[in-house]
Parts: sequence; C-alpha cells; structure tokens
Amino acid sequence: MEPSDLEMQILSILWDLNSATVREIAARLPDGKPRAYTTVLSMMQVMERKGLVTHFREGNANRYEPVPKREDVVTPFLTGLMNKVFGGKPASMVQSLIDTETLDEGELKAIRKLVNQALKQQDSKS
Amino acid sequence: MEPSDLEMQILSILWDLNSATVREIAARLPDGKPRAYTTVLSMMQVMERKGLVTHFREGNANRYEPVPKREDVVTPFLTGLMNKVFGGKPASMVQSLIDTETLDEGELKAIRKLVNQALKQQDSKS
DNA sequence: TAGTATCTACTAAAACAACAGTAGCCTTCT
DNA sequence: AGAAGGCTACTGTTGTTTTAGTAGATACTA
Repeated sequence: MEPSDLEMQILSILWDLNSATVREIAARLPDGKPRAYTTVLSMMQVMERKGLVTHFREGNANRYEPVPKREDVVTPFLTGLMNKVFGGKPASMVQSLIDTETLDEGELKAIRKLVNQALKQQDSKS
Repeated sequence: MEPSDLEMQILSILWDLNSATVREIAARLPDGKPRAYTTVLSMMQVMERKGLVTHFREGNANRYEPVPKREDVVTPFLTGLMNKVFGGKPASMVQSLIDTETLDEGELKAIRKLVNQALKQQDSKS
C-alpha cells in the first residue's frame, strides 16, 4: 500500500536522519503546516501499526526508525506516478520538472551528469 | 486544493484526449484496478462540483473536459512532491527516477536533450 | 411492442487521512 | 513530598476519497 502524503514526509525525514523523535519530526515536516505535537505522535502510532516505522526507547522518549528502505518505497511510488500522470513517459515527467522553473543552472548540470552516468552504466552492461 | 490520486489519473486522460466519455475514461485508467462504471461516473460528478471538469451533451452520453490547464495542476504538484519527499532537490528526484531502472537508452538521451535545451534557454536569458 | 442495453442522476456507505484532546506515567526541581 | 513539564497511550472527531447501488430516461433490436 502506498503511504499517504504526510506519511511520505515523515518517512523522508527518517530516511535522512536514520532515526528521530516525535518532536524532531514535528519540527522538520517540509510542508510548513502547524500541527499539534499529539497529531504527529498519532501519525507515528498509525504508521507503526502499518509496519512503516518501529520505535525503541531512548531515555523517557521514543525514537522512531523507518522500516522499509527508501528505494523500496520511492521506486514504486515514482513509477506509479509516471504511469498515472505522465503517460508512462519518464521524459515527460522531467519536462514538467523543468517547466516548474525552479531549476537553476547548477541543478540542470547536475541532472545532466546523472543522466550521463546512467548512460555509461547501460553502455558497459550491453 | 491538490487533486487526489484518482482525480489526477482522470485529469491526465482528459489532458491527453481533450475530452472523453465516462466509458472511455474508465477504460483508460492507468492503474489497472477494476471499478464499476458508476464509480467512475460518480468521480466525474464529484470533480465537476469541484470545478475540475465540465461536461456537455453528445448524443445520449456526456462528454467531459478538463477545466484547469495541465501545467497549472502539474507544476505545483511536482514542486510539492520535490519538497516533501526529495528534500527540495530536483536532482535527487531525477536520481530516483533513474534508479527505477525503467529507463532505456532512448529515454535517457531524450532527457539529456531536454536538459540541454533548458540550459540553452537559461543561457540566452542571462 | 416488448425486451435489452446504455446512460445519467441521486444517494449512501465504507475506508482512510488528518487532527487533536485527555489521562496517566515518569523525572526533576524545590 | 508536591508541583511542573515532557512524554506516551488511548480515543475520538471531522472531512475526504473511493466505492457502488438503485431508479429512471433513452435508444436499439428482434
């Protein structure tokens, strides 16, 4: 099952930090929305029931860890997105990304580098 | 407000075809899930209330059209996604896209071309 | 014309997402 | 010991999404 929007935000944080407390997570949620501490706590408990996170005790607080690996969630998520809104064409997705006009020269070059590396990879395999 | 997953699928179809009947839409939904005809019909009616689609009569059936332009929905959607799950870094998103390993050589080259074009654009502007 | 198929409008309900309060448990400070 | 602050567990509420049934209109067909 695909994680929801807020679940994705939380997972992203956990993948970055390896582990985090509720308070840390609440402070870092990328959409700026104000949320009660207990709201985030509830989310964690729901996610634990779903098997998306585990926790262990640290001092008097709980520290949460992601269960699935980043790629195991992000990959199907992206392919799903590609199929569902970009007609299955990755180039169309990249085009839209470029069209957001939030990419500066450095980022474009970085992307080009990634693509070139991927091309080299494929080349060496064939 | 962001369209939901299924709404996105439907909008994508409408952007591609310019207009479509309920039956056409039901037949093309990219996630293969089986759905009753009336389910899709209901979706259309909900989306019309939200202002996402309009319809006009064609023969004895209704034909639906998208209301918002593709970019006006896709752009905020993608920037939101970038911030929420890719730490605001577009390159990280492209990397994950490449990691899906669904991209063949032709697609990679097509993407490189897009990036180069975007770089040229920026260059001419500065 | 009687029967079948197709379509819409209307209605409703199950599932889920997001949010948050309350009560109770520790620790710490005075 | 008693008060205060931080934390969790548990519970519940509200809104949205997704699903689909039923009834009725319209056309098509043998």
